[in-house]
Amino acid sequence: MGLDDRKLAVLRAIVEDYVATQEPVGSRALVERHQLGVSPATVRNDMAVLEEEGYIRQPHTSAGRVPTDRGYRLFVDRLSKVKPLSPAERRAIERFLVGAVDLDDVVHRTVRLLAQLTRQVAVVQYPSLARSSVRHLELVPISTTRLMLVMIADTGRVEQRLVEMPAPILADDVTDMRRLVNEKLVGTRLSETPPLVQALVDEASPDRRPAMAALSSVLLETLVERHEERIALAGTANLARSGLLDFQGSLRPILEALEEEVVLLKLIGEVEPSTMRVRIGDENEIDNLRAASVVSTGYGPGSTIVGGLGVLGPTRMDYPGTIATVRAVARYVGDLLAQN
Amino acid sequence: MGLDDRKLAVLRAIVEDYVATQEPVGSRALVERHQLGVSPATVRNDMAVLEEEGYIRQPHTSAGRVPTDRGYRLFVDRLSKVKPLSPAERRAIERFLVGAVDLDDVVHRTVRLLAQLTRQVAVVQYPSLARSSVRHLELVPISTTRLMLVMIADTGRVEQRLVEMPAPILADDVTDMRRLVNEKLVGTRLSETPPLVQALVDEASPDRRPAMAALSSVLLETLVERHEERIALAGTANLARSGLLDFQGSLRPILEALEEEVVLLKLIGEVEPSTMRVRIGDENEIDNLRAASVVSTGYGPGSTIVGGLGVLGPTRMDYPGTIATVRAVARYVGDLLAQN
DNA sequence: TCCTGGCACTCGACTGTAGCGAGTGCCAGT
DNA sequence: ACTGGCACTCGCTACAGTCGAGTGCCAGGA
Repeated sequence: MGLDDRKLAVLRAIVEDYVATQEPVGSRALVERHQLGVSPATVRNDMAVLEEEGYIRQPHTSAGRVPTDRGYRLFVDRLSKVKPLSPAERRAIERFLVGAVDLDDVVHRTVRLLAQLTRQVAVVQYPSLARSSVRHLELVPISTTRLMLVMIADTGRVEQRLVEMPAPILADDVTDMRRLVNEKLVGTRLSETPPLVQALVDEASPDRRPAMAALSSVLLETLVERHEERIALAGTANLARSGLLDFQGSLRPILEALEEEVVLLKLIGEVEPSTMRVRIGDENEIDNLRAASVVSTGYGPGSTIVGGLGVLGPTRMDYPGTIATVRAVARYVGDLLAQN
Repeated sequence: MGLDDRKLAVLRAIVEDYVATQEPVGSRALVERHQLGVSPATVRNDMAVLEEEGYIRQPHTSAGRVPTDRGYRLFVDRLSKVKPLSPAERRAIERFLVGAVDLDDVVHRTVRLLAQLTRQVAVVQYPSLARSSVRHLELVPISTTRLMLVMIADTGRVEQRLVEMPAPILADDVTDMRRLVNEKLVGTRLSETPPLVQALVDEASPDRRPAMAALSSVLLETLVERHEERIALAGTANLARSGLLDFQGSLRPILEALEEEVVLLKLIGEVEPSTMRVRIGDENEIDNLRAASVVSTGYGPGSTIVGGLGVLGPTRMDYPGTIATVRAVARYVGDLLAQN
């Protein structure tokens, strides 16, 4: 239970060395590389305690020690200071994000930037519709019985859906419906729209009601209920970088998990007031990712949060550096969104 | 040079066995599993010839034979019949694609379907803008100096771009411009628009010209010139399936290549009149993919082609089955698009 | 009480040797 | 032109031996 300062220092040293070298670290190497001021034998005693407490373990009897998930957890909670970004990194961020013209563009650039800076897999969620409000709704006739509904959100997101009309519809009717939905819905948060949409149907004149009902059901079902979240992913090649030593030999489960949008959303989408979220190995709810760690946070203009972003890598990752990078990128993106 | 029928049969047997077992195949095993009607010794002589001609090779001196890229090439060109799809596969295709509501939806379902059926990496290009024509253009005011341009193509693709206005603009002006661009551009192929767009600017009244110029430059630059192609990808987890025996040990180069949209476009985007394209190992122009094979084809409503789709896998793949699946899926998708 | 040097021990990694077996190339015979 | 036989090659596996990094423990000293 009692972990004195030196034992903590030993744990920190083990984590740092292991992250750097990727090899089990022994007592001799430890005292050589760090100024611990004690002999290897002493370190060994400390290690024995740390192992008993579950912070480190031995791959085999006569090998060095390796941090456990619990060890990493202690490390990030109490032993690491957030590393300030290097000027080069700051410049890279600015260079990358300046010149983005489009929301799509911003998201794409961000995800590639994150992957490149952290050398890991990066995930960026598009601004969540549930957290957006309506800026404009457009109805475009495609044929006599088909409309295209285009929704532009204040976050810059644009979504389009086909709406099948129950009966042929006139240009005037379209104009009218366009005016109505815009009057009622522009400015409202998407999560608050359902009653308003219902009211639109109820108030429509009887001959327009079927058309309005079709429109509203598309609005409700596809935009509000299963609020279509979108996700961008980059850097999967980084998984294969450090050989197969991490991820216990097989990339398959990881790649499988990354193909499921639902999983990705779970990873970075559950945005909480907390600023930064680190899930280490077993702490991940998804089985396939029990050999990986995820660092994620929310982003948005000002202090509001409209979506999540983060990176995924081996449990053996540079937590301080990764956390710093993720935080910095999230801030830059937030600022960028605020400019609109 | 002279490859008589039996030698070809031997090559076919080698390819089939190697694809099935993933192990070098020897002369004894070959006569046992296939009815060749000759002795192992005879087969050995044939193998020696095939090896001399570069169709097969020995991993090491006393191992069985493995097909070379050239051997696979001969196999697909002259030795394989396209395998008819199983009813189960046909059903899977229908089940998967029925119920797609959206172009996005169609593309997503298609790429997942392809990945699942072939158990390889699937790539689907969105209908190319260059091959689309304009169905409708919409201008939506975002602020006094910003418009959003939404273009709907006949293929169902929807693209939006922000347009910065050089000066504040009135609602009437927007209405006017919307009418003008629609009058002139609807129905034209995107590749033919540049002169028409230029004409729009020239013919605009002097006070409207700056605004029209801004609009037209966005149209030309982002939609026509660098005709934004979009790509969907699925099944990367399949790369890690058969261990690391394929792809000579490292997935990294493959994953890297798959992250580059440009590369993906090269893979499946160069649509030719030819119906089906198979590139085997070295035949790939991209270095990172010299250990992989790509099977691709074009798709579109009726006999026109609007985009490409295909799969990527190890050179050791089931070519007849893969080709059949890719072709069938492409046809289904084409039919689906034709219904709009 | 805590730290240290010393020592015996463990065990993985590496090396070298030997036997096995799948597979080949070649050749003489039919 | 095909076949059976035979010597040969060479990767794979098992086994034994050595090396060395690393540990746990203990007795002695601050």
